[in-house]
Amino acid sequence: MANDSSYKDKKVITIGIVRDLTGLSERQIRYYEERKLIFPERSSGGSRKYSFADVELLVEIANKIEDGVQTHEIRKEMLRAQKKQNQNDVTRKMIQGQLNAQFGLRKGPSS
Amino acid sequence: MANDSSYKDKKVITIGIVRDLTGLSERQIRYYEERKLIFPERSSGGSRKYSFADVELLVEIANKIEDGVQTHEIRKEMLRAQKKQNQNDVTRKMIQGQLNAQFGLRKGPSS
DNA sequence: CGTGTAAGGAATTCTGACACG
DNA sequence: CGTGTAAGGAATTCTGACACG
Repeated sequence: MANDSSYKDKKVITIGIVRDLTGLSERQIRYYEERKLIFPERSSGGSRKYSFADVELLVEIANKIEDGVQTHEIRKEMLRAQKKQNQNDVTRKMIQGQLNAQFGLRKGPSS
Repeated sequence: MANDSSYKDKKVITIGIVRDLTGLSERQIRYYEERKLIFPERSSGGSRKYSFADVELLVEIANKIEDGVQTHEIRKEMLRAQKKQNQNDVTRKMIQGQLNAQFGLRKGPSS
């Protein structure tokens, strides 16, 4: 396994707690979602659920906005970073595939 | 620093999400608190807030109850484990203190 | 003992909109 | 553009109690 799916990325924090954790207003938090900067999940009843990673991202977003960066710019930055990450993933997988093809490899734990 | 205070122990999960995460009923979750097995924090408005560690503990508690162990027994087990842990901590600190007294030690980062 | 449930109230969250600028 | 706010409604949570066993 790569990284434990662990706690950081589980969406379990409601907006009120995110407010307390970040110091942002609920209005701000919802607005950043509207601008496609953050993507909470929803409970069955419709309440937003955030992860710790989301909480940290929200703080970064708020800092940039304080610095005068517009949400649209922030979004473009994020998309670029995302794209770069995806490309890295693809590259890594491709190289791994080549290695497997050349040398063969165990799939499960060596039994 | 010892261990990052990290995500596992931060009390940020409301009872409804704990219910979804554990499969337990809210009644059960509150009852285990009444029996002193679990200690959520409270939001300013009075809502319970749990950590991931709490969620895992709740599952363990529920398993023991399913096995016929009574809450009072579970509590005693937990207190014993707690006591042992405290003793380990004290011992470790005492030894560390002796080492410091004997050999002296830097307090901050070596500047 | 451990859990379900109905009861009434309070706190939480949601959406769409108006406001300022 | 980013944020505050009042509005009305729905979902969430809380406590104390009765019930079963």
